[in-house]
Amino acid sequence: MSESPERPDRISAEITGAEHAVMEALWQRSPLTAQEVCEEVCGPRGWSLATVKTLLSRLVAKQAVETEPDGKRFLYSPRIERTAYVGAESRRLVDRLFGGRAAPLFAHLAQSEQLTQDDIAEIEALLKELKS
Amino acid sequence: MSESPERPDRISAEITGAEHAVMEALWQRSPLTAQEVCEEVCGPRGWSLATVKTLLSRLVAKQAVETEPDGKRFLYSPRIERTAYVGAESRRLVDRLFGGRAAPLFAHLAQSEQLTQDDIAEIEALLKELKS
DNA sequence: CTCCATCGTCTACATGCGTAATCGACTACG
DNA sequence: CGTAGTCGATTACGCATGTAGACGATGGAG
Repeated sequence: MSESPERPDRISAEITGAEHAVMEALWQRSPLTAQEVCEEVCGPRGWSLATVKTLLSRLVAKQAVETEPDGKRFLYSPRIERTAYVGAESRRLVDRLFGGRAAPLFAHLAQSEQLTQDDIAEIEALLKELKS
Repeated sequence: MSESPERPDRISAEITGAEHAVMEALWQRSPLTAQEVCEEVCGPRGWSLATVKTLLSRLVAKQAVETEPDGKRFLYSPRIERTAYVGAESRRLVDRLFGGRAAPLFAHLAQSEQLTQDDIAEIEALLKELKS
């Protein structure tokens, strides 16, 4: 993939923990109404619809979510890709804690026994790809 | 007054961004006085000594830092290990963004070109160790 | 013994975040 | 048409965070 002429996937502000839950719902399926987002997240997090509306507003303000009118209400869609968000967050962690090097992160995960056999196999396969 | 001995390897509360900078200074060298911590971090972050004092107090309250009297002042030392902190933070990221699986994180780092040849070699070596 | 430089603590205050009630606009039903 | 329900917007409020000044204790210089 090369650079597109236009990329709306720029994260203008931090997405907080609560907001992230909303983003996950939208990344899973979109566009959604506020009501539908609530159906996804209100239960697990014990939120009210009002809370979801607030979070959606803030995400729109942060340009992380865009709206599309649908009669009297809005349909919400992510404006940044999950991949971009995940990449930025990962990079932040690696920068902050591992001096920007990924290998130490990996070493850490390995040593803290957070890697399953499946993980290891998967990573091996990825390494093979990277080397070719 | 007599407090029971507590486990120093448990993070009781979240360490925030600003606090983290202070922790890094203490992980690098300790014990340090507030003044010395300030010499390490005030410049880069544009803080005043008062700010460092506040952060140290909050870290003490969070039991992330311990004090040792030295005349009229205190010497501050980390009460949690960097390794533990880094592990917890890494786990949080992996849980939040990758469903608790480390392999996808790795795949992401690989795909976003954040892995250097050195990283790859290092990780290969680690994998060999894990498999043996 | 006095005074001053420092020390940690207390207090402060703006902003951000989590959570939510309320309000004014609008639609759909009767 | 009017009324009830629903929508987004506005407002609220307590706690966390980033940043720092003010204050009282105190140890060391003279």
